[in-house]
Amino acid sequence: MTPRGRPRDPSADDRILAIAGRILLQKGIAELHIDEVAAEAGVARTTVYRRWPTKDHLAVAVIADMQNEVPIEPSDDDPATAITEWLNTIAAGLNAIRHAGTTTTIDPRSAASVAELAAAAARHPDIGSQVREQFERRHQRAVRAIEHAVSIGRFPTTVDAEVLVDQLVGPLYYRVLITGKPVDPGYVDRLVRQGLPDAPTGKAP
Amino acid sequence: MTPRGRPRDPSADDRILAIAGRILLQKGIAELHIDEVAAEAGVARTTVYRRWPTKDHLAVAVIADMQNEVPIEPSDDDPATAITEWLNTIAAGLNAIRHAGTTTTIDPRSAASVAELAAAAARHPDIGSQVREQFERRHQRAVRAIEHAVSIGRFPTTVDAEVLVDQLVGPLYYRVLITGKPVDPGYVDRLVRQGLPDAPTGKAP
Amino acid sequence: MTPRGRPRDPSADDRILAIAGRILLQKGIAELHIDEVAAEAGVARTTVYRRWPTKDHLAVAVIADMQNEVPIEPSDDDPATAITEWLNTIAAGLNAIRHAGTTTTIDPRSAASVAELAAAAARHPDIGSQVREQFERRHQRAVRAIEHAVSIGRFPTTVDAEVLVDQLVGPLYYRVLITGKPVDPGYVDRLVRQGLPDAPTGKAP
Amino acid sequence: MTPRGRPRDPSADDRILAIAGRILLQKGIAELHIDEVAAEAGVARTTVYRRWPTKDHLAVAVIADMQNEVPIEPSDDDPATAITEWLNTIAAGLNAIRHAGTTTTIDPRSAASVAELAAAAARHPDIGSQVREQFERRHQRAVRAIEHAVSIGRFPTTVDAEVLVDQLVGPLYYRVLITGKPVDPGYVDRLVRQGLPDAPTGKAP
DNA sequence: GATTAAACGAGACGGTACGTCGGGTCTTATT
DNA sequence: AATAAGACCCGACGTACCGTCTCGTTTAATC
Repeated sequence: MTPRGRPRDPSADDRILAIAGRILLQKGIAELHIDEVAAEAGVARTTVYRRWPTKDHLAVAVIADMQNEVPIEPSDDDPATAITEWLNTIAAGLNAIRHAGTTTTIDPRSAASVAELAAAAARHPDIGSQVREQFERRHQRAVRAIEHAVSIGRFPTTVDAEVLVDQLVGPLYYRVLITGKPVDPGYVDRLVRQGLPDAPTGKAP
Repeated sequence: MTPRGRPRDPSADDRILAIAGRILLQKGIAELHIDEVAAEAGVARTTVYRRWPTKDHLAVAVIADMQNEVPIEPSDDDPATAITEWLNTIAAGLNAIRHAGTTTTIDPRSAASVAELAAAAARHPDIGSQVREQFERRHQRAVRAIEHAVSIGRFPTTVDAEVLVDQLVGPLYYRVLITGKPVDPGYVDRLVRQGLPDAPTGKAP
Repeated sequence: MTPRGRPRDPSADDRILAIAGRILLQKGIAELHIDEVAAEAGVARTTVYRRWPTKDHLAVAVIADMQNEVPIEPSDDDPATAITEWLNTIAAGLNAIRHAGTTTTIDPRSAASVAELAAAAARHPDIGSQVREQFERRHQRAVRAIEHAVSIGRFPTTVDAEVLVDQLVGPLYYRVLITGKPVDPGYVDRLVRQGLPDAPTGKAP
Repeated sequence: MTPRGRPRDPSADDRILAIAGRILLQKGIAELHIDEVAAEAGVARTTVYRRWPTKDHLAVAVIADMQNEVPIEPSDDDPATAITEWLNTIAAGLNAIRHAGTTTTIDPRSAASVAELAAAAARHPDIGSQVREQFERRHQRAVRAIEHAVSIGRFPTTVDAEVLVDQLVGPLYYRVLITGKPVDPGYVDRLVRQGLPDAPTGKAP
């Protein structure tokens, strides 16, 4: 079926997301106003609403758009290195949100962004499932990578991959959302060092 | 100096907190309206505002009121048992929030409550520090308990207590806030089994 | 020069006018939406706009289409009879509008249609003059008929024909638009009986 | 019952009505925007909506406020004089509306104001009945005055007072709303001269 | 017992964003 | 060149909720 009618302006999507992203990062969801976004994107308010029915939907789209698809694949290389890199990317994403403001110190607005995203997800069922799906995909990729590492003998077979991923990623969010403590490469190192199990010993005779 | 004038009605505080608590748990902060709270508490709106200057302040007071002070103390008993119990209490708290609604299934509003609390904390510096302080106290108690266990030889001295606590508690919040997966005793067991290090191997003959 | 390209669908005009007429009578101009008209007429919105540049223009076209050209001609017959008939036709037109709805009782939407037509006429100069021209033609025909009746001695020469017509027609609109009272044959009779002057007396020797 | 809570600012009503009146007269209901009224009245938009739930309600209130209560009382003086004066006041009211703009010539916006008032009345049943009630009162006063004149022998007993009033007032509205012709003292004179019946002749035996 | 000062109930108020609605224009492919 | 479809711009609407304000009305503690 051929599309009928005037086609949507694809550049509008980009402009809206870009503007909304900037505002969201700088000022949080509370200060993200559709009027402002539309105006700065050079677009009518209705054009925004045609694409995202709600401010929350827009915000989530922005965040999703921002979430760099963190790649982690089953590999025969050293798993610790890959995992560290992976975690650092996630942390960087959280810090991007967090440090988007002007201050370099711990920016409370960081929490706001992530937390309000979660809140928005909670308010709208459709958003919730979308967001959870996205995180689930990421989660499963990590799980598979770890299981592969187990299968090639880099981790003991007793590893609970699912929980392990939670214990690596969870603390990042916990710090950002709840305790407000920093999440930096040094912390990631501590996470990995303590979280990852040692390689199975018994390979000697 | 003795106070003059009509004294505050202490029962008002209780009623307001109770109503606000119920609403907050059932519907999240977004649906928590001062008007509604006041009306249901049989109180004028001013009476609410006189006590808590802001909706956010009220919400935080409610949450703080709800936070069961989870006790964990340095002890010579088996640390794994104590920690499991402690985690289960926290999880129960999160689930209390989560299951406050009518449905027994995973209630997305759980995220709303916790996340929006975090968001509120981010909006108001004073709330933020108060909340963080509270969590910090809890955190530090757990850290001390673990360090004690190390000192009496139940855990290896290489343990990074701070990170360990993050890896035990963080996944709970991560699941509730981000992935929406269940947080139950079974999960806590897996957390503990994998998170806690083995006791130092008997170096005696 | 022969027109090129696809010719206009003449049936579209009819369908649009019909639908628009029905809606206009039933719900007034405020509820007359181009989208709805187009949809019900099985036509694209552009097709409507190509024919009538404005909702008001369409509405006026509809009304004009509806306005039964009320005939009244100079005649040597009894003028009272002719005038009564003429007024009843006008009244019937107003009542057609008025009773277009479902209820038989006095329908306030009647006023809406006529009044909003007047309002539309006021908004668009071109519509205004068109509408006024139409009414002026009708008015003048009546005036000439009355003047003829005077000239053949059916009415005294003192009659102010212009004002007389106003006093016969005006009350109809006044009732429909302002006071909302009924306009029926009985009322028309009263209008005529009181409004028309007696024949000149001097026929005696 | 004593009024409770903060009392309404009565001056707000006045200011709002004044501003709205000015705008309504100058630009018609279509250009009457609540935002503008509120801003110019130095009042929040909500304050306007608290008093009049709709733009239409406000407009009607304005018109009603403007409708100088035209006094006409049963009297033993010459009824023609009283009626002429009465009609001139009404005409002046219509002309006030009509000539509120800058031009002195026939201002099509006049029709707009009155017509749209009628339209608004038609859209909202509550407004409709209110408006009709007001006009009914005026109408009845005139009817009673005329009946009194009949009773003291100034008019023949055959007069249909109700219709007579319609034939005096109706043309004014008819001209303003439909034909757009002028309504001035000269026209009122013609109306009266032709509309009013002569005094009963035969009082001699 | 009168006074006084603060809490209280009620509700108006200023402010701000929201999401909706409808009008009229523009763009694309189709007939 | 008309048509169907639908995106687009624009601007007003009425709603909702926040937090403040201003009344008149209690309610103790103090004089």
